Amino acid sequence: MIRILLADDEHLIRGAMAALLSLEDDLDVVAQAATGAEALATARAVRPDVAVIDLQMPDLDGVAVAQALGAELPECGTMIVTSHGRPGHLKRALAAGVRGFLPKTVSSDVLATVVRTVHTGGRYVDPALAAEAISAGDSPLTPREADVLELALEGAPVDEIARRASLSPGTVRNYLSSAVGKTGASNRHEAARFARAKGWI
Amino acid sequence: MIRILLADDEHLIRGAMAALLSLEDDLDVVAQAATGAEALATARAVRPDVAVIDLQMPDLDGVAVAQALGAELPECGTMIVTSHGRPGHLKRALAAGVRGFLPKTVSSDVLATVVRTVHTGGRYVDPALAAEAISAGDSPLTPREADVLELALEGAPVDEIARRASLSPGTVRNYLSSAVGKTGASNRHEAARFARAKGWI
DNA sequence: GCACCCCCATGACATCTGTCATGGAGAACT
DNA sequence: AGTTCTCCATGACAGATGTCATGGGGGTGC
Repeated sequence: MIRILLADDEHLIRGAMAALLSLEDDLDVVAQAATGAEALATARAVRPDVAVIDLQMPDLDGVAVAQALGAELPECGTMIVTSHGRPGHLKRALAAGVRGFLPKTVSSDVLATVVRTVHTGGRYVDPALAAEAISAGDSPLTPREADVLELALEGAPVDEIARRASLSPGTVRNYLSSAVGKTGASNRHEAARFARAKGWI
Repeated sequence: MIRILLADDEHLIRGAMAALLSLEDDLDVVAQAATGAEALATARAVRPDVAVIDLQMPDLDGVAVAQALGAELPECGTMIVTSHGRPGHLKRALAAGVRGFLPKTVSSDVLATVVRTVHTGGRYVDPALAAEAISAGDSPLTPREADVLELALEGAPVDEIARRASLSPGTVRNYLSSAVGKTGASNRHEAARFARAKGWI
């Protein structure tokens, strides 16, 4: 019997997934959590075999939870399910030791199968998401460029970005300019959106 | 027996919701759809009593489907479930004749209850979302300002917005400036983000 | 009719941004 | 030791943007 921890902030979905997984004879949902912190605390208490974690949650996101889980409970396989699969998430997740990565568009059969795969030490990444991640390529941005672009995402003016990044406004403009060139965008906002879509920031 | 049409692009969630709803004796999920267009086509064929529709779907969004459904099948109650409830959506949905509006964070009990409420002609809006919508207030933007701001959302330069809106660049800048003033933002990108958060665009 | 709004436009001005040239400090590699 | 890269910074300039004044056309309400 595979003991599963389910973490998702959407009650409806979490309950529903639990119902589906429990239909399988060899799967048992032993705990549920609605936030990242709750998921961690619960995992420490029940020590599940597999943790199925939603990517976006109120406090810690799925990747952060996976990271902590990998350090504390190495015997627990971690997999992530998500609604909006952006390429960068997949990369970060794999780096955090996640062994399964699925969009919520898959059927419950696939979900159950992947739970089993992860439990036996295997890996599974949704083919479509993998293809996207590959086509997105590696980030051409330097770390600072990425930092600055991330701050630019919210539409802040240069001066504020400079303050927040502890840089001079001139330097910020240089990085932004460079990032705009690398992304082929026509201004920093477009560049920021592009980089976000690619998962670079 | 209440006959339900379920539309959601996420297989996992749709299947799971179907499973949950089917546990209720008086509810019967008679059809499912993965896109807005499919939902409409299916609704025409099976004529359900209640349509439970996800807000964000690949083609038509939930509100568009609800609108069409209200016109074609007035006897069919429409309700919307959503992951990210932005205030504007709720307003648009109610205007489109939707009688139930829920976040996916509710429990399955509530979902079932609301399905019954909608079926008997009642209305139900999640209290938290309603409060948000009220606190967001009405849009202070004129229709054109909203149009222009929406185009600005993607970070396009003024000239492109002008082309897309068939306005002169000067006029676009005036609207943008006015919108920036009304939102209290320090530039149009911030204004656009703000307006989007409030559901004004 | 008149006041009041929204729509659309133009011109002028100050400021903000994007781009480029330049340069120094420090790390990594040959 | 030299090359090359990133990181940080400054200055200068063109072009984009934000702001304001101004004005005509059209609709609504009193």
